[in-house]
Amino acid sequence: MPHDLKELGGRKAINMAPLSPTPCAEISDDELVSISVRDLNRQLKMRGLTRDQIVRMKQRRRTLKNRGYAASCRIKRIEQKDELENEKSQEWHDMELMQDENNRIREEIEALRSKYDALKRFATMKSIPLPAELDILP
Amino acid sequence: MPHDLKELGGRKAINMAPLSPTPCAEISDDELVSISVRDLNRQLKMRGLTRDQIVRMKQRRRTLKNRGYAASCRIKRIEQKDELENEKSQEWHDMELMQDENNRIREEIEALRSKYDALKRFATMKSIPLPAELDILP
DNA sequence: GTGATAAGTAAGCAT
DNA sequence: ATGCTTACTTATCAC
Repeated sequence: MPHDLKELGGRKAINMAPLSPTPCAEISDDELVSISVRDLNRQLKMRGLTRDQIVRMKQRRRTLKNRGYAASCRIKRIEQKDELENEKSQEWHDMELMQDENNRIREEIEALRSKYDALKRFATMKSIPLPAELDILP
Repeated sequence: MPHDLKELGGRKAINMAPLSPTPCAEISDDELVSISVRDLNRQLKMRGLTRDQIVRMKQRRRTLKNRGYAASCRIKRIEQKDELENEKSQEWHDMELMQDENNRIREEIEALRSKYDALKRFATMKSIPLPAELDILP
């Protein structure tokens, strides 16, 4: 574990230098990923790129896209994990509330029971016969 | 989403072909990762490898090690996720049990309360004065 | 082609 | 040197 608060491990975004050192002299990574296929093809025709250069350009685009997909995939994973953890602590909290209420009710029933008992003892003392359906209580 | 049960996406373990096509004519990937540094150095001296070959061999070893580390890192992540999910469903189950008990107790208290009520009505009907401390109940 | 994901590679940090 | 974690790359699968 890290002994201070620096973010630990992990490759820094250092290979983020443009995918091609010579971005075909014109198109930046940002442009290349955001441009539409139609516009890209138009641009490629405009400049006179060889078939090979076109193939490589398409591949570069794909790779850049993939870089983004990978990033969102990682973010998604982290979010799902956070979500799980939040749900867990929420349930833990609910559980505690319910436990408290449970105890409260338990005390209430105990108080009621002892009062009922006292009432019955009172009846017995005064020799008052209780109707059978009222003369219960475990 | 996959429309059948094939495992989805993902690179197959297909680049698992030996890291070097010519494993220096002798050492397999499996050997190279498991052997100790001492033994490896011994082996490298034994055969007469150039400094450059040695550096590459060391790098190959590091890469193979990294492959393993990455794998265990993924496994660990999956296990932690499973653990979270299991804890969550366990808590959900416990919650349900507690909810049930809560309802049970609530019914019990209601029964007791109505019985106490009946007892008091009985007393009133018979014109029996109750001691103040027993003449309660909301 | 686009998006997502698993496995693999490399960088950086901690021990 | 070893182990872990992250960003990146690639292969593959679904749509």
